[in-house]
Amino acid sequence: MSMHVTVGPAALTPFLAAEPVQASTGPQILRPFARIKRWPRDQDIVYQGNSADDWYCVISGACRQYMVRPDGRRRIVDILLPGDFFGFTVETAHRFAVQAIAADTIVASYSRSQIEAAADADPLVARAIRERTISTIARLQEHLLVVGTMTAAEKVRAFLSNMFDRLPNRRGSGITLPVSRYDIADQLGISAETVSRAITELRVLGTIHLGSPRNLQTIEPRYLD
Amino acid sequence: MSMHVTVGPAALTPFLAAEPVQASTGPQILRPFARIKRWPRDQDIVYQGNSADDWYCVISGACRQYMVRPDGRRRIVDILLPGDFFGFTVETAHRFAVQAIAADTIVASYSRSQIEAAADADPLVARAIRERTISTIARLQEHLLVVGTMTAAEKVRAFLSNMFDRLPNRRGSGITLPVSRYDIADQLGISAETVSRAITELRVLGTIHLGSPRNLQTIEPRYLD
DNA sequence: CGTGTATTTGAACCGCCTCAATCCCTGTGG
DNA sequence: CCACAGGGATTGAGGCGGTTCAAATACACG
Repeated sequence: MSMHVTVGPAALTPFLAAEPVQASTGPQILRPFARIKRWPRDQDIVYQGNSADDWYCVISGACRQYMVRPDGRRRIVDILLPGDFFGFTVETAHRFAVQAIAADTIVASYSRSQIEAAADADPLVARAIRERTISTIARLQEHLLVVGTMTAAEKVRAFLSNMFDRLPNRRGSGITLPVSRYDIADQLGISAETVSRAITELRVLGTIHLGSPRNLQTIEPRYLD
Repeated sequence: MSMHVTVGPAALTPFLAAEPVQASTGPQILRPFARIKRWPRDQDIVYQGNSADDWYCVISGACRQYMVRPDGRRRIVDILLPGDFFGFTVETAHRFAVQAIAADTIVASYSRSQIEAAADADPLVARAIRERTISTIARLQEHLLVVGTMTAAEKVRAFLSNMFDRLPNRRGSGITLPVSRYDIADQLGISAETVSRAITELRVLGTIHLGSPRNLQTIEPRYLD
């Protein structure tokens, strides 16, 4: 079964020297398979328990991947920004729901069976998918590190810093947070009030500068890590 | 470069109906590439900052994937059990260290470039890797959910439940926890004392039964989720 | 320009962390 | 097989940080 094929170095593309994600289209090589759809704010893109037949890529806007616990608490496991993939599951059903955070969020969806067939036929497709799954792992691990942090202020600072790096910062006027304090709270596992207090604290300390509650102008490089 | 091979439906294996991991060898199809190595307890398998040239699979024993923060705190981002892969990175260097928890932990390593070349040549190899990356995502998301839980007792209960499902339970005599209270604490983001108190609480409540501190005989099915 | 929602602030309570001491398993050597 | 040593686990007391409930303020959208 295993084929000991000798493959020259020329066949190796540098790992994860992937083309930057075209924010408007998703990965180039998967474009032929993409079904583009636009979603209103707070609309459900994937329901918990949905059959996991598709993979997705955020094109613009933002999404939250989450689960609502029986006690009513919402746990956000991933904030998805343009270029981020989601929908990779081990089970045949989605364990988490995904919904648009921003108005007019654009998401590409791909038939899993179709993409997998394409991956079988074209190693470059397989590599593109592999890169995305590995990026997802990196994102989750980073988040895990943040959530594990002790103090609330440090959690919030790390979260904001992460957003600052991932979101476009045009003309140096800072970023626009796509998420509410409640979203931040549910992702960090703390209360919204504590998020607010932490942000106030960071502002007073001069660690961050806000233009408005959703506009983060500057943030000091991490002093912990 | 890309090989547009036409592959009929017969060539498609059902997604993630993968063969169960041979605990003694790792995935069958990757076996020809595996370099097997045995590690003593607390020995470093991967150092933080190491060049990420290899992927790994735990064959037997257990590992912790972690980072030590500047303040000296250790954050464990993943507990790796037989069948679990690690070493998937976006960067060219490992962001986390990995070390053996159990004595005589056996780990298979694979040259990343070699495996990627094999994946390019054989879609089944590519699928095997994809399955492992997706399993890693599932494990991290599960963990994220647990860490985000509010009370310490529930975190510990979820952790133990998770271990109970993942570890072999021979003759119904329960599982042997490969990790110390400190490991559990560092993974859940709480103190070791709190872990101990939570375990005592769960035992008093009858939620769990311990044969010894490391032997978990029974655990009630999750009442939350 | 007004209304509804998001955000901020306040006060009291509770749970977890910290520091410390004790107990008890486990593995080693006699 | 037993005694002992050493690390792991448990328990205790006190303080702090975060949650909760509640209210005021600020922002964004129509």
